[in-house]
Amino acid sequence: MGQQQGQGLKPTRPIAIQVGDRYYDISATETATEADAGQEAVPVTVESPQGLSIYRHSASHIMAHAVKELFPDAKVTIGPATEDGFYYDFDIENPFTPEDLVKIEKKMSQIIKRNNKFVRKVITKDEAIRLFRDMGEVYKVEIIEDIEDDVVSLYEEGGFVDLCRGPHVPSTGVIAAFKLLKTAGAYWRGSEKNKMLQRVYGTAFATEPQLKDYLDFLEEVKKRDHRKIGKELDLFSINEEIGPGLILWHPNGAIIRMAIEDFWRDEHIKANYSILYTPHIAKLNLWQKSGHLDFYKENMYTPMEIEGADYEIKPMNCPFHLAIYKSALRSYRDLPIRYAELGTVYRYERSGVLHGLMRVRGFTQDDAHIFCRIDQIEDEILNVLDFTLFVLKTFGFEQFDIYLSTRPEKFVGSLENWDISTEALKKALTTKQLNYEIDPGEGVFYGPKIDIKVKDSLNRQWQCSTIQVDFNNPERFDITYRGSDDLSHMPIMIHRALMGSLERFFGVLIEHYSGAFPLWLSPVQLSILTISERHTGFAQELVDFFKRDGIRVDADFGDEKIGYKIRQASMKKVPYTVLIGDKEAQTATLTVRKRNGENIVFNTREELLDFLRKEINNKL
RNA sequence: GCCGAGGUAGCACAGUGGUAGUGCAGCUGAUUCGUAAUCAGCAGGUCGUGGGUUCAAAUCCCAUCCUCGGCUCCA
Repeated sequence: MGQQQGQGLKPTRPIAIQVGDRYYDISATETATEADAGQEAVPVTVESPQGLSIYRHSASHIMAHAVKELFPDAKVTIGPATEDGFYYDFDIENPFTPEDLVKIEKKMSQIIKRNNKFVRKVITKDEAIRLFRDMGEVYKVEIIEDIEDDVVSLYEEGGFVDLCRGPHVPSTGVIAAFKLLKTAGAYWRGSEKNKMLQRVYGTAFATEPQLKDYLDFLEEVKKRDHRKIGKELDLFSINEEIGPGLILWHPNGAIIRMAIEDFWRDEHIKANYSILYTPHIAKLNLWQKSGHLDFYKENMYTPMEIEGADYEIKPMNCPFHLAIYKSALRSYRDLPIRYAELGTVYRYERSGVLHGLMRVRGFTQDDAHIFCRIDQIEDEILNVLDFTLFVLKTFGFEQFDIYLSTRPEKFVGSLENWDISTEALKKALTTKQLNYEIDPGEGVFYGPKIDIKVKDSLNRQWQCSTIQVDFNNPERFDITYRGSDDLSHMPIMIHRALMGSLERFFGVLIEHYSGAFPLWLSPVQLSILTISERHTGFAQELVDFFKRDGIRVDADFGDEKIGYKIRQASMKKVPYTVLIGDKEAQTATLTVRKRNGENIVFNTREELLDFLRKEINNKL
């Protein structure tokens, strides 16, 4: 439950000011004018993203204050605003319990009621170090020591002093709606080498209804959890005896996977890819050659010995595709060569990070490697982009966030090639009129890449597709083609995955559709239900009719009432249900109940079949 | 891996030292019914696993496996 407190605030009331691209306390006009002489101070309200972030940061201070009042031994560390709330990390002997969370929340409400003013103070570094050392706040001392300025700022509110850059809302009473969400362990400065701190997550909004909307959203996320729906619809399971992070695809999940794979294969063949199959293990030396043993070792399993040679279960498909490329002499006329494989790979993921279908240890990539000349790279990228968006749109994703990652500090390949291919990626994105963000220096060491994240029906981002240029593997495997000049040249290699991993993509689909898959993916497409026993014969005839044409039909001729059968079909999220009673047996007319309860009438069974076929073929 | 919370029937959960329970699902029988749950009966569990404490352990202790929330947001 959200806490009701404080005086609240009018949405239009400023909580801070902005001068240029800097933010200041509302009270600190002098500071602002000093630093940014001549520029106008613009009021910032909680309506703006920056305003909300300031507001939440203030809430995190109030939380730290509450914790210090309740647990004087706790040492404070950092407490930033996050994308959808805030957190604060504490070094404390006993981790917080859920009851502690309630206590902290109550204490925060009291502090908010007190409406203490946030007061900014600037002191020298030395003074600050002394101050926090005397308070026993060793983490703050450590932070101050790393600060380069000679002076640091403090914020005080009702006797609670914290090192903070600010700005803050004018007073604690401004916080109108907040809620503490969960506790978690978190390493000091995010490093496992450091001490484990106790983190408290919370969120704050300008108004109670906004907070409620957010909490409702969290509920909806829970309802759509692919692990929950996966169980309800009997799609997949993970079995302790088999191993964590290893997916068992049940019949219902497998049928969906087959539909996805069939679509994938058909479209790849249309797009001039060659489909490959490669083994699941290979000699360890292969991974030495590919460099995976050097830079990917922590994700690889320990090798197994077969007749004196070490073999390794594959974490990647590329070396196999390279081997197939190398199996013959290639001419410039052969390029581009496009190899695609639904390749199952196994990667070690630490037990704590495994998560349903989203983070697993064995998964199937919809992998492809394109070998081309440098002058073909732009066209290829263009094709891949088109192809990717087509595939993603087919699965009902309409919105994408695209990121271009450029050359990192450590890299292989020539500067020239980096420049040409980075430009090619950019140009392809521009040609397609796609908005993208540049992640400078975030490319993989072997080449620049484009990542495409889809937005699902809850507006959450999921990384699926990736398109990566690779200068490393062609060199390591010494692949070549014979040019028109009769000389040997090295082709460029492009890795790409559209869905990423089938497991993960399936998980995203489950949550995106909330288990109500479109017809072409639904495990059961048509459910035929009888009103009473005497309709069984006619109903069976219909079942056979639709099955003959490849429709996935489910029948319930049991002696339950029709309401019960409809409920069963509804809960399984079957797209279409046909009820068979006297009316149908006599007139040939079929009334079809859609998932949303609407009815559609068909004059003949052929008409219904035609309707279903169309919807399946159009993948709607 | 680390911190915390969990693991009880196919599923969802209750049970904190004294004979393992509820609902749904399953099975059997009755019912033959028109748009989200018909009624009754029956069956189902070495309480994650291994060890320990105790007259007695789902319950307390230790170990271990698995699941869940986090561990990138830097005053």
